[in-house]
Amino acid sequence: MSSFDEMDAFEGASLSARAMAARPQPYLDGLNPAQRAAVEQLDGPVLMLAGAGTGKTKALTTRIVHLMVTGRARPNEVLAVTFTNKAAREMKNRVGQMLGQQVEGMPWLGTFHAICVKLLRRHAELVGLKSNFTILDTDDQLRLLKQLVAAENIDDKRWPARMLSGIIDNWKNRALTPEKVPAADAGLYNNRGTEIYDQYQRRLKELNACDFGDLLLHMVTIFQRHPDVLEQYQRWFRYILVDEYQDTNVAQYLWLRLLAQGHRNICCVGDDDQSIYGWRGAEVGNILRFETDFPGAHVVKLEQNYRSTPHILAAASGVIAGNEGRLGKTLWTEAEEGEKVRLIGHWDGEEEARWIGEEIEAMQRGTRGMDAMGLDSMAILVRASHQMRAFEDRFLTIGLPYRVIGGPRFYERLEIRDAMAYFRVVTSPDDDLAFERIVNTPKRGLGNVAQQKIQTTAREHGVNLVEGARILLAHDGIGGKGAAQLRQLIEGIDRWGRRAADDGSSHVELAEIILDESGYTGMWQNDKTPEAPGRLDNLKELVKALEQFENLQGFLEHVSLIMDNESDDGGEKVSIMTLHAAKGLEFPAVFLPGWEDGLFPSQRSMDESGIKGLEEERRLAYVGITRAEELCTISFAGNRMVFGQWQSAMPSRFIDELPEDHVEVLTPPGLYGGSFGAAMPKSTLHEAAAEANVYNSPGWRRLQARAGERGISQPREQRNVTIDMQAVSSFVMGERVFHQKFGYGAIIGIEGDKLEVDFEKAGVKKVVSRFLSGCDDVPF
DNA sequence: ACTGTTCCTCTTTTT
DNA sequence: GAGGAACAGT
Repeated sequence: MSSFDEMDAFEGASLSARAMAARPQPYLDGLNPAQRAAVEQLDGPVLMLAGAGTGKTKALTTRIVHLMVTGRARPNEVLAVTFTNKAAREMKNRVGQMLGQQVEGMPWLGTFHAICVKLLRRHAELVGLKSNFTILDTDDQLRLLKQLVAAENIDDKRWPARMLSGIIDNWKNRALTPEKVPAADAGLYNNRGTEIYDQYQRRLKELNACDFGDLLLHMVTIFQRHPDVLEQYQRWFRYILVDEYQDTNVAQYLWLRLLAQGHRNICCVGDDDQSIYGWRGAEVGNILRFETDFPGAHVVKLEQNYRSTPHILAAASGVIAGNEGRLGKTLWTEAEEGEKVRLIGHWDGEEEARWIGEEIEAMQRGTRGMDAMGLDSMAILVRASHQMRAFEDRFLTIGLPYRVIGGPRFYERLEIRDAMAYFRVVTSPDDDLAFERIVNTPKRGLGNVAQQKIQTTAREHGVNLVEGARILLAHDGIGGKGAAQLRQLIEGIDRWGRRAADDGSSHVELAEIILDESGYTGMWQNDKTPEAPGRLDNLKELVKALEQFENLQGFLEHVSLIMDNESDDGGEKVSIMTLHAAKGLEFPAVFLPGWEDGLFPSQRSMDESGIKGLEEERRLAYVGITRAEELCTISFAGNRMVFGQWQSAMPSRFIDELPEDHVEVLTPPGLYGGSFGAAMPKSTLHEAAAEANVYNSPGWRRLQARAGERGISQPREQRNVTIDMQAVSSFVMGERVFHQKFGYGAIIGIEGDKLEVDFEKAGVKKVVSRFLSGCDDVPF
């Protein structure tokens, strides 16, 4: 029972909590009736349905405080789970503030993943791991799968490892171990999916590693197979709170349900209208089913919105009303009416970016009777990250400061991952993936052949790669200059390992030594490319970050779980991010560009998940609009560069769903009075483009009519589309194909590179073959 | 073994 | 258009 010792170390905290129990409860005063009900209903299952901007975090944190103040639980007996580190941090801070810093901390407040790591370290042996297992990121995961796939002589072209990784993730999200994969899934990945999944899991154990999905999967397995362990935790966690419940997947749901069995003191907070992570396994069903799962549950709806103006709320409500099977909430607010949601159409993505840039500058100065607004108050929320580029390009040219949120993360950078691979090799010698990464970085003359030899030797002796290399060296199995360098590396690893084991020495120094002696720092110093100095800076930053940790291992664990990057380099900046990244945030002014069918709602979403996909997209629209406090501007472009090709599109169907009374249509700039139309050649493609005329959407026409008639011109012709009659099509008659815009269809005619396709929905069209993809292997 | 070239896929979304 | 993988050339 030693695992509970550290829990008892928080005894001191409970004293202060008990002392507070005698005091009145001023923290309840600032709550509205619904919030208060959600806070005070402490026992039994509670579902807090919290619409956007209704003070959910406030209610949640107050509830935690209330639990402690009333003496129901000590801080370390409360399990509070979030999805992001940011949410966890915020909650921790707010609880601390409310309690006046008297509580040391809540060890079990954190993300699903962070909490599961903590638990899994204690019980790792129950799933065949050692407690110092490493956590692989998606990169390592993919490399490992590639190796397995290659070993099976599977054609990676036809059956990409990436696809397999998606399938396995999907299984793990559904808490399916290899033996539990349903027969219906047996056909996946060319009938080999389950088999390779099993191999992959075995290999992970050999590497003493697990991937992200395993953190939860292993804990569910442990709880299911070891009732005694489960019981300990059921008793220990007297109260459970879950944030963003609508985002939980099956594994998380099972994990929670197992822990909540017994006392059933579980409070789930969420909003079915904001469920936007279905693609990574989230089940809206979890929240919709709550009352069935937990009979006698109290359901509290938080509907008073403290964030947005009535126009913005009405627009958002209008859109989300298109979804079926909602739990149903009606947001209301006491705020002033404010501005209507603004809608504007543009020629192309470039112009959209230009207009938004100018608009931002105007708002910064304060125009049209509106107060000047700081750049920090504005955000651009896009559907897909590639949309960001147009804005970055534009803002760079006009010198408008911006910040991309959720962009390339610090810890995903090449040099950081290399450095960390060195640390990993030193702290956990079984980590073959890390070793592979660094054997020949910097160049040590160990190419494919040498590395292959190391692999073979290791496999023959059943040892890890470091040992394999050692054996190989001892038998002079490796020739030339590589041998000396490899020997040097192995000696280095030994030396660093000894030092890491020595508690007396500083791990920060050790990190520097490793990077130095391995020649890694030197490699970048000798590099003349323009990125090199930046990479060296990053390495320095990495070493500095180490100071906050006790040892390398602690650091590595932190890094593998920290997926959000906070690079607060100060200064007023416009934020650019995806709609997904925007969830939970709010801004006085929000721009929502790219509302075009196919982009938003995303074609892929709809193809893969049909009506469910469309509904998730609609929730995404809802999330987007509700991020705005005062001003929300939606826009779309008739033409957009995608894949380096011009494509035209219709305005998003969501635009048609905006309630007219709450929308103001702005005059698009650059309506060139049809001057482009005159010069356009007649062709099939042109006709297709005209058909897709941006201004043909019913919603657009309606809104346009209200705003008064204006000259409307035609979109530019599609450019750069060449038809190569010489090219031989790789398609065959009758083959089932997929087209970005027309969907699925069958080939009924071939003329060189030009194909005649009978589309299921769009009818017979002539299409250039590179716009088509084969689809005899539909993934799901 | 390493470097430079071409060619191919790719675009959702991320803990 | 860009980044990665496969390939060919040194």
